[in-house]
Amino acid sequence: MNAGTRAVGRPRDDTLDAAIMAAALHLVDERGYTAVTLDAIAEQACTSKTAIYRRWPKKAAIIMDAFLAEAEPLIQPVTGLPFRDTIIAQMTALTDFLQTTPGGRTLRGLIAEAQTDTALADAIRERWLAPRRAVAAAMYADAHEAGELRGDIDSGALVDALYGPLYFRLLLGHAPIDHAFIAQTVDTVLGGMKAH
Amino acid sequence: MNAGTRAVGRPRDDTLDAAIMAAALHLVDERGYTAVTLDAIAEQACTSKTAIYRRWPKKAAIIMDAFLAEAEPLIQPVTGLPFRDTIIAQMTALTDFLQTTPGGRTLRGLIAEAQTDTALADAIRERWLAPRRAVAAAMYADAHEAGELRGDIDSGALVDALYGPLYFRLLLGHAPIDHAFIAQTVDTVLGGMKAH
Amino acid sequence: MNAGTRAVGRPRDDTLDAAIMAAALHLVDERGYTAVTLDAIAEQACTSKTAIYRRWPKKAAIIMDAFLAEAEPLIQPVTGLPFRDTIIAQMTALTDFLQTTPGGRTLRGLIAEAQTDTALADAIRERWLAPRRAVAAAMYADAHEAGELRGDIDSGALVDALYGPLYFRLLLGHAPIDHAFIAQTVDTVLGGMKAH
Amino acid sequence: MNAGTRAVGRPRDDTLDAAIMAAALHLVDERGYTAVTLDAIAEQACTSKTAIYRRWPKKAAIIMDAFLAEAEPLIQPVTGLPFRDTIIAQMTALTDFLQTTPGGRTLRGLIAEAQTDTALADAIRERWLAPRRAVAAAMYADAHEAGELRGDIDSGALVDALYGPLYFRLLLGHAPIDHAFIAQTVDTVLGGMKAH
DNA sequence: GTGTAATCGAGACGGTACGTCCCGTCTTAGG
DNA sequence: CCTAAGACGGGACGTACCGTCTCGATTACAC
Repeated sequence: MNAGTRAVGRPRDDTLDAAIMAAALHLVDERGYTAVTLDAIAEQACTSKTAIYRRWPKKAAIIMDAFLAEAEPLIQPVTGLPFRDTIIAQMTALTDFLQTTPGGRTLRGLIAEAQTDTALADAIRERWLAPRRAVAAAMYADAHEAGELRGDIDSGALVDALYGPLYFRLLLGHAPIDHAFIAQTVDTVLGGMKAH
Repeated sequence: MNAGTRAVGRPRDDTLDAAIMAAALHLVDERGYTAVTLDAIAEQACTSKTAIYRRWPKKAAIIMDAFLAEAEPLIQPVTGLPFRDTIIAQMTALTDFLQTTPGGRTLRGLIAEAQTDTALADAIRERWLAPRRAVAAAMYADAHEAGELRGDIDSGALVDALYGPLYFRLLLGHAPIDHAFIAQTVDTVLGGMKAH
Repeated sequence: MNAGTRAVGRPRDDTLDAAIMAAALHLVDERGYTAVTLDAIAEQACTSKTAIYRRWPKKAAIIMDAFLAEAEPLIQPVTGLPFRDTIIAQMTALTDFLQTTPGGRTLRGLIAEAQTDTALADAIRERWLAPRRAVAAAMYADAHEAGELRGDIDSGALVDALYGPLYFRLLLGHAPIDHAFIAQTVDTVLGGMKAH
Repeated sequence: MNAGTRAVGRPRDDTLDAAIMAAALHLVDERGYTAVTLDAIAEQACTSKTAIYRRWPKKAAIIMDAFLAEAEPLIQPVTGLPFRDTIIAQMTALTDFLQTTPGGRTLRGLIAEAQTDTALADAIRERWLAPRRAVAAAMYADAHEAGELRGDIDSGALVDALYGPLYFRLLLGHAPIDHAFIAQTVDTVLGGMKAH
């Protein structure tokens, strides 16, 4: 019906997309990113490599989509709270997602792959990081406008000061990401930023 | 002579160790971590896979050693300056190393590999992170003792608040790591930490 | 259609079988059995090791099949002649084949390999020797029935008395296999076997 | 002391020659020719590869010498009997040696190797076959001179007619080499050769 | 109904890197 | 000079995945 959309031939089985992404996430969680093979995903999803490659050009693309499909419902920007409480809520929600679902291991695998796959790196930045950074920057702008915080700080650097430590511990694993860590990070960063 | 060291048989050619590590670093810089093959390293180093596998069990181990051999001379903890200046000097030196030598691409590759190689992850934490974190934590303790900073902050969280954003940008590449970024990160973190 | 034959998936490229076997024979003739590598066969046949290993488990199996495919058309049991003339014709045909085609060097390589590969030894006995020995034994039985020869000789020993010297010279190379040798061998063996 | 013989330095350990050959034979019997490695021989003989390569240029040479050292004491040409009895005694002694000692498997391995090693093939012909063929040919000449057999047969072809079937069964293994087989082979070959 | 055409599962394809094994040589310390 | 130990360069092995391809069967819409 849509202009430019072919409607002849056997229609694509839309349930397969979800099945493939679910299989991919499950296998990443079970074996780790690099150990997941396309054959295994096809088998797990009860489909074929043909069907997968018709939808995505490579492994990284499948898993990127699968990750976002699982992660995105998480985004429900908290509103109406002071900046500190809002940012702690956001960081806590992210941490919970990464630690209690296959999402954490998946994101780690994607970031790893992105070190040698610039297209994937672009995708992660544009589809995952940028939206979250924009939300956080907007929250900071609101807080400043409300007279809550000083406004002379580059918002990108501020957001990275908040989230950078979290990703650092996620990827290096040298220390736990718990509530105390989140609270202390936020308080340290915001400590000198009170207006006046 | 050395206790526990056998001296029978043809001794290892120690120059080969260096040649192999140099070849590995060169190739990582040239092609990226995952595109480096053991055969290519052997050829570049004018040696054989046999000789490489006799020394290291896998690619990650070679490159870990090669990275540390190149990076470690960098560690010359600055002394005698106020905490802020010292930490900025350290972070700047690290950034220069990562951006002007093969070290940056190498470390990114190692951290990527560590996402699915726990032995490598341990090695990175113990041999690369831990020493630098210990130095920074000691510097913080000195600064507190000198009455320069408040002391009620967990030093681990503080160090991660300083270095986390740097690694975040190194691995995600969403924004540059320049002097302004370093200075702003340090100032943001230390903003509320002045003693009294 | 064929009972027990699955027809799902991309079908095997039957021309590859022939191309691989031809490449194998050509290389055995060119370099000798042990110097032939799977990589070389794959390259010569413009295919991949994968495709070869899908068809045969090891080098010996490829070359056994290739040898038989080339040698078998040779079997056209002569009929209607006296035993002596028939057996000389057969032995001459075999000798010509072994000396004027890659077949000779190939068979020598196969028999060599069979000394440490019992599966190949079985294959040579069952697929190459047994049929030829059966034909020769049948010819002997006919000759005896026709009153041409005595029948008190074990046919296996008789056949080996005829062919054994030929294989001996093929494998040890201590003397030529020419028409005089064949004729003399046959006459020596049959000398005392005339009926009455 | 001997002119032209250097006597400086540590003297060669002559017992090693025998130990190495014994180890080689034992391993050939245990694992088969191709599965024997030089490292294994060195270990079995409680010596080193260096010592082995100082004595022999390659694996085949070691095993050739080892085989001859074990086999040669066997040669004690029977005398004083009629040709038929003598040749049966010789063939029986050879068969016993090949079937009850590591010699059989060793000779099979050597002949196999000789298919792609012309130097070894020469060695087998000159050091193993030729002496035995010369003895048999001499015996045949004696028998003819004694009026026992006709003399119009090429002695090389005759010897191969006798031994060829034996080697054929040794290398192909399609039928046993027992006394009946030997007797029948000899009788078939000699059947038409009685003088007059 | 009957084409027409895209999708499906299955699996073969060429290619590349892996990590292991053995060869025959070389290099040391020590006898 | 010889021995034991073991490192050396080289080369083939057989395996595993990649991303592509080819096939018969299936499933819809358009005529």
